[in-house]
Amino acid sequence: MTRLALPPQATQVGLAVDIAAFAMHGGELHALLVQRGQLPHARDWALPGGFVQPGEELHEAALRELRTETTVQLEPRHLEQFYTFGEVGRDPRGRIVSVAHLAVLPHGTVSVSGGGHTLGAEWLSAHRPPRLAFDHQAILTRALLRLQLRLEYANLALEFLPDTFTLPELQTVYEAILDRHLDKRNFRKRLLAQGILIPSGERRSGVGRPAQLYRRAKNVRVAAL
Amino acid sequence: MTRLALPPQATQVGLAVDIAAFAMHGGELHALLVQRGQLPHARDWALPGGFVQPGEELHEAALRELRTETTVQLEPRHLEQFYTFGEVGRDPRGRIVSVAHLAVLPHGTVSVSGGGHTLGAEWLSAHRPPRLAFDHQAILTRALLRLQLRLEYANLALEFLPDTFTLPELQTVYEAILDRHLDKRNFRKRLLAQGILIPSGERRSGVGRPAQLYRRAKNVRVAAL
DNA sequence: TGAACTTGACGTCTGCCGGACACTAACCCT
DNA sequence: AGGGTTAGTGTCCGGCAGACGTCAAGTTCA
Repeated sequence: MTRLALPPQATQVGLAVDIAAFAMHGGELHALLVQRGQLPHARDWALPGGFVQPGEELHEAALRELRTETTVQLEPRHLEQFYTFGEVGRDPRGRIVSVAHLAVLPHGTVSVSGGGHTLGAEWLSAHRPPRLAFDHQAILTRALLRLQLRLEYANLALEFLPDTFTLPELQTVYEAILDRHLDKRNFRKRLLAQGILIPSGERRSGVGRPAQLYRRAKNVRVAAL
Repeated sequence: MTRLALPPQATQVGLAVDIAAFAMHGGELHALLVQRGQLPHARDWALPGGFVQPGEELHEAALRELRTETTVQLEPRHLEQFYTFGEVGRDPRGRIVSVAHLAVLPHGTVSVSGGGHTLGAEWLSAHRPPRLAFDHQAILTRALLRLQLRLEYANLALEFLPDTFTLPELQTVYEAILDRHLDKRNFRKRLLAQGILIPSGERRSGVGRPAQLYRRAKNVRVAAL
């Protein structure tokens, strides 16, 4: 295929990705936020993100930004584009279109620190975040909506947990994401009826009766849109 | 807010919109396709679309392209961004990122003709389209999926019909979009139970028993994602 | 060592919703 | 008047979600 020139009417814009990355810590849903080190919005909290480089795929850019802006050790268990924010005035530097991504990081992704141009990175409450730069509050809100949709639909909750987990732990993930309480018995019924969880040995959690450990069945895959 | 320069690492890419526009004709779901008049893919069928202009919002660009590439007289009844296609090799002219939109055009949007750089525009089968340029087949497939989702979820089916319509007509819309047959009695039960349809006078359709005409209730709004 | 505490595991009933299924009603045409 | 065509209607059944309280199996601490 011959390489053709871009036609003159092809508007050039800045292309960026932003990532709403979620993880569970202490029974709460957290989002990964960075503190900006540059203008505009210096010292404000923001979603990690940045410009796509030439020849770089969108999801690659998202992964790279995650790794350089924040020091996360683990690969995301799920990464999905969910909306594109392109409003004219959304960034004071000019026309910048951002393809927003939703990422799920597995359990154990604890220590993060700022890298690149950021002052720092932290896991902060996903449902009640601090004031965010640009239109990042809107992005985060939409990411949460999408996460909640995916939860019921595909089985994203499992991606938040280690390979083996207990049912009460799984329920905590659901409750943290949906931000409401669920009935214990109905939850077990529903989840076990799906037949994607297989039991193994036992385990004791500090106090109380030990819970059965489960592992996800091999064949289970996350459904696309 | 001071206007700041784009940082040097801000990759410039071509920003485009493509539109998968749907309408019903003769009980079949059709998509609006244009025949390209320029390289690449000259004379091939493609989705209407083009470059976003400076200072133009994404949805405005989608509307403009619909109007200039094809001569549709009516405003879309629904317009929604649903996915962004940015794969590096998707366009031989260079890095072009396209924000794909789903549009629903109302009944009566019949005559279309090519405008701008296109040789022509036609309504063609949405489920079995001809071979399409670029990655437009993938875009169309995803648009159909989204349309099917929205159908059950919001009430997009009503947007395909004139203000007043019969239940069998509405059922045809559902069947055309889902590409499968539905049971008459269950369909009526479901739809009427939602309480968003209000009856009015009668009507005779060429042959057979006349059907009740309905109108949508005032307060009904289409839900967002 | 045993009593108190903590947390896990379990089943029934009820209402709603979706799917299968066949006949009568109203109008047109000839 | 009769045949053709399409609109309109109700029941039964199975599955799913939600409400609800008690017993079981450990740990902790006096």
